[in-house]
Amino acid sequence: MPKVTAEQIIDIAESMIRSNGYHSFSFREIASQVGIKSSSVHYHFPTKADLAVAVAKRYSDSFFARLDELSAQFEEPEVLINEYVNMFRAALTIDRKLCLCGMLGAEKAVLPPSVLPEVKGFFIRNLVWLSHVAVTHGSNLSEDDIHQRASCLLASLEGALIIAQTLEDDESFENIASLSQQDFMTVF
Amino acid sequence: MPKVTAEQIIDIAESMIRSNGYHSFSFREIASQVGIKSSSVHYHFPTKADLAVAVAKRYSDSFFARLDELSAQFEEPEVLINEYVNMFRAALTIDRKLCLCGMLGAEKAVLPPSVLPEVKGFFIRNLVWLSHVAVTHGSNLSEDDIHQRASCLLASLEGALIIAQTLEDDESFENIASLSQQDFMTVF
DNA sequence: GTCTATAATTTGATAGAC
DNA sequence: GTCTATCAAATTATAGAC
Repeated sequence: MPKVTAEQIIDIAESMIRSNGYHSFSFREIASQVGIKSSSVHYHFPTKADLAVAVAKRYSDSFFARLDELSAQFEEPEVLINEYVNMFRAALTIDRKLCLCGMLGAEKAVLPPSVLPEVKGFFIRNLVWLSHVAVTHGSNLSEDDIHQRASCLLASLEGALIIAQTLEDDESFENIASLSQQDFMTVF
Repeated sequence: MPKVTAEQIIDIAESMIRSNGYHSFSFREIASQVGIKSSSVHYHFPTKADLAVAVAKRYSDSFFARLDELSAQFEEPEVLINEYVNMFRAALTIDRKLCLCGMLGAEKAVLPPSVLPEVKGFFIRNLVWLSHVAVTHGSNLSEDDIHQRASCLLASLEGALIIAQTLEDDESFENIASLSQQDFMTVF
């Protein structure tokens, strides 16, 4: 069963935003990759903002569906956090792209207003998930301390993707990720 | 003595890149803010890539000139690292913008080739400066361990700027920065 | 150094046929 | 749902006058 057109459009838009940013993706380029015309892309997503929102929604949903899977599958916090870091690692080593929301967050000032809540929501849900792992696995720290460590891990991973991509050196990511992961585990 | 035109152009271009990214800054917008025409901007910087390189060069030079000042002025590593973090803090709380190279690094895929070495150089010189502070102030760790901690601090700060900007919450930056700073100080 | 004028291209978006 | 055709605007960049 082939992917429906709307799905293909989101696929390509996500890839373009994560590589090049919101301004680089054009309806014509997407259309050409799907094998249709740009007016047909507008049929599925009337405006560029609509498409970006759809991309961000699907990205977030898929990301947190995977995290929920992990929560259900694994007990040990060490494994959970390791798998969490793996999701950012995959962005670099498999997709060779940034986190969608890392890119969009950087471009906040030139984002259509409707896209911003999706990006904010992604970051907040990351912090909520990390905090939840800490709390439900017996952290003795205060909620504020846990939240601080969660923020630090998320920021390190977002920054690590940018630095590793810029330096064209995957080892940079590994250095940052392993130390940040270690630091986060001090919540326990 | 009023600023020469070329300097004003770089001022405005830097501000635009740090807020909106490489693709948002147009020669016409810059010209309008300087009070000249876009063709006059091309007189000073033939291409957009030329201008971006000039912006990155000046940004880096000014950044590391300030770091060298700090190295000459202060002895205590605690003060030095605190001042280092302050430079990123200032980007958020004073400029209300990202680090120039954080933004350009995210946009790596769509950057003119001539700009990339400047962005790479910025990150590398950050790591060199941090490592140098650690080594000259008696860290017992291996070069690799020091480099790892330096990378982690830089990534956290770059990520913190993006997250704090996105969430519109300066406190997020403070949380991340203070913990990352603490972690880096374990080199000593 | 700055201007007017303009070229060549790309962009997001719409109207209307099929 | 997809197409052709088109629009209005914006973009980087250049030629040539002053």
